[in-house]
Amino acid sequence: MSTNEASATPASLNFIEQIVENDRANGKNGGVVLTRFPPEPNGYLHIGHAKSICLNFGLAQQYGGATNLRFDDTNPLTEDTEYVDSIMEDVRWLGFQWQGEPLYASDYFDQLYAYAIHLIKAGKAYVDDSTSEEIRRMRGTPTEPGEHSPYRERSVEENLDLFARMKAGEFPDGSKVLRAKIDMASPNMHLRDPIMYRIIHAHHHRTGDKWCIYPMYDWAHGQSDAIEGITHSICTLEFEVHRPLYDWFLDNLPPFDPRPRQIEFARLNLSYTIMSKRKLLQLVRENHVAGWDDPRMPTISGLRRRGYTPASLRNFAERIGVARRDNVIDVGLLEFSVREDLNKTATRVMGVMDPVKLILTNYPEGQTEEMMIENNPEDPNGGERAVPFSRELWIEREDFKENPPSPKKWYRLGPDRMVRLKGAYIIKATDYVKDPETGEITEIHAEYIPESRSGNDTSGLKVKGTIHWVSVDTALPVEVRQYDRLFSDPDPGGHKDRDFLEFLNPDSLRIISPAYLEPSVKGAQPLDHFQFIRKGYYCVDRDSTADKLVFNLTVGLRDNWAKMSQK
RNA sequence: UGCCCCGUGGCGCAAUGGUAGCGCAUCUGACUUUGGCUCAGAGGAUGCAGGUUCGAUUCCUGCCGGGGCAUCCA
Repeated sequence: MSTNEASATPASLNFIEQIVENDRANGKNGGVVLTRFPPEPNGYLHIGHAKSICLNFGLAQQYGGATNLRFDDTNPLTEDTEYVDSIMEDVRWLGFQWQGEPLYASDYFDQLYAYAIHLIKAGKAYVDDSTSEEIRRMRGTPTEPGEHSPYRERSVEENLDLFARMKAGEFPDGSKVLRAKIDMASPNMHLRDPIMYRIIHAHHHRTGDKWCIYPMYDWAHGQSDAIEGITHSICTLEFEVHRPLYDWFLDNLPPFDPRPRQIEFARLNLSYTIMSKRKLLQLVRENHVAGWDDPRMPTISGLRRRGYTPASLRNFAERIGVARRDNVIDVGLLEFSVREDLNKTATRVMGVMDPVKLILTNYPEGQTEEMMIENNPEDPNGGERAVPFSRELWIEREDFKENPPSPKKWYRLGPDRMVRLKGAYIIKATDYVKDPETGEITEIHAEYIPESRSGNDTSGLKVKGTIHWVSVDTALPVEVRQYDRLFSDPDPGGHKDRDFLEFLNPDSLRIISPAYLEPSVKGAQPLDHFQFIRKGYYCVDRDSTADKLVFNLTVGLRDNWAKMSQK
C-alpha cells in the first residue's frame, strides 16, 4: 500500500508521521498539514514544551505545512500577558516561526457562543443551576454511573433564555453552568454531561470585561482547532480520554473541513528535574531559584540563560523521539546534546577556577610573549588568538599533586614532573612552597624548556599531559557560577510521602570569584559561548557589568580522569 | 476493582508476519598540545502463559506490571 515516498533511505517514521503520511496518501485534507502549538499563558515554557514545539512545527515543516501559535486563554483567573510575551520569545528563539499573527482562543468567544446556541437548539446542551458540589456528586465515580441533574430536561426556550442571561451578567459566579447533554452513565467521565461554560466575573487580558462566561478547555479547544482548519491536533496523553468528547462536539456541530483529528503522545519526563508548572511556579514564588529564567530551571528561558543553544534543544527533541509510552529521559542526554553543538561552535579560552601560582624560575623577569593559540580545533576556519605569557602564571590547583596516587596514570604536574602548558612551553616542576600553618601549597616553581615552544618544538621531549594557564599580569578576574542539578533525586516529584522541595540540591550553585581568564574574553556579551579548556562550556550571563563579567557553567566537559579516579 | 492507553538492552527510540537495529550510557583499544573531540571494537533486550502460522516484537486470548480518568484547570 505504501510506495517508496521520497528516497531510497526510508528513515523510520514515528507514529504521528505515519498517520500524516497515511492521510496524505489517502488525499485527506488535500494533503495539507496544519498544526498548532496551544500554550495556556499561565507560566513559562519548559523543556517539555520544547518537545511539543519541535514536534508541531517540525511536522508541519516536514510536510510543507504551517503551524499556528494559539494561546489557550479561557481562564482569566490564572493567565497573564507576561506569559504571552515570554512564550512568543521562547518559540522564536527555538527557531520557529508561526503562521501569521499569534492567535487566541479568546478570539473565538463569539463564534463559540454561537455554536453553543446551536447545541442548545438541538437539545444537546442545557443550563444547570446545581452547585459545584451537587454536580460533582451527581457525576458518579469511575466505577459508578452518574445521575441526571434535575435541570437536565429544561426546554430549549428556557435554556436559550437562561444562557443569554448568563452572558448578560445576571447571575453570580458559580450559580449556573452550561452543560452538554451526553450520557451520565458513560464509562468515560468526560462524557457525563461535561461543563461547557462557567460564570466568572473577571477581567480578561484580551477581551477585558466583555465576557462573564468563559468556555471550558474541552469546549474551546477542539472548536478553535476546527475554526482554524487545523488538520492534526497534537497533545499529550492525559487528554486521550478527552478525545471522545473532542469528537462529539465536532459530530454535533455543522461539519468542518478539514475536520481536525486529535493525536496524543507521551510527554517528556527528565531525570533529576520536575516539569509540573505548579511546582515550577512554587520554586519561583518561594525564591528557591532566582526566577523563571534561573539557569537551574528546566524552563526554555532558564536553559537559554544557562547556555543551551536552540540547535542543541532541537537535536535533543529529535533524539528522544515520539511515542505513546511513558518515558524518563536521562538528563545526561540533554547534556550530550549541548556538548555536541558547543564543541563545534564554542571558542576555546583558558580560565583558572582554583588558582595557584606557578613561577618559571628560568624565565627572564619582565619578559612577555604572545602565544598564538587556535580558537577551536574543531573549526579549521576558527582562526587563532594571541595569549600573553610571562614568568608568573596561574594554574589549576588540582593540576599539581605532591604525591600522585597512581603515578603512572597521573599525567599532570608533581615534583620533577613535566607537562606542556597549552600553546606554550613544556615545563618541569622543581619545587613548591607550602603555607606552614595550613599545609596548603601556595607556589609552584618550575623550569621551562626554551626549545619546546609550541609550533617549533625542537626539544624532542614527549609529555602526556597538557594543562591550561593564565598569565598573572594580564589575568581577567571574573565571576563564575558553577551550576549543578537543582535536585539530588532522580524523580523529585515522584515520592508520595515526601515533598519535592526536600530534594533540592544545596550545592546547585557555587560561586567562584574571582576566577582568572585570559584577557581575550574582555568585551564578551551576554549569551556568548565559550569552552574553558579542560573545564567545560560557559556562557556570559546578563548580570555581567562593564567591569565584571559573569559566566554560567552550561555543562562540564566529559571527564574520563574523574571517572577513572573514582574506581 | 469500571473504562482507556502502554510494556523491545541501563535509558530512549526502530523493526508492523521473514536473521531484533539505532542513539545515549557502559567497557576495551587507537589517536590527541583539551584525560575534550575523533576513530575502531565489545557486552547487553522482545513482561509471562497459551493460541493462530511454515514462521510471531508484530495477529488473538488470558494474566502480570506501569500510567491516565471523578477541577465550574488546561
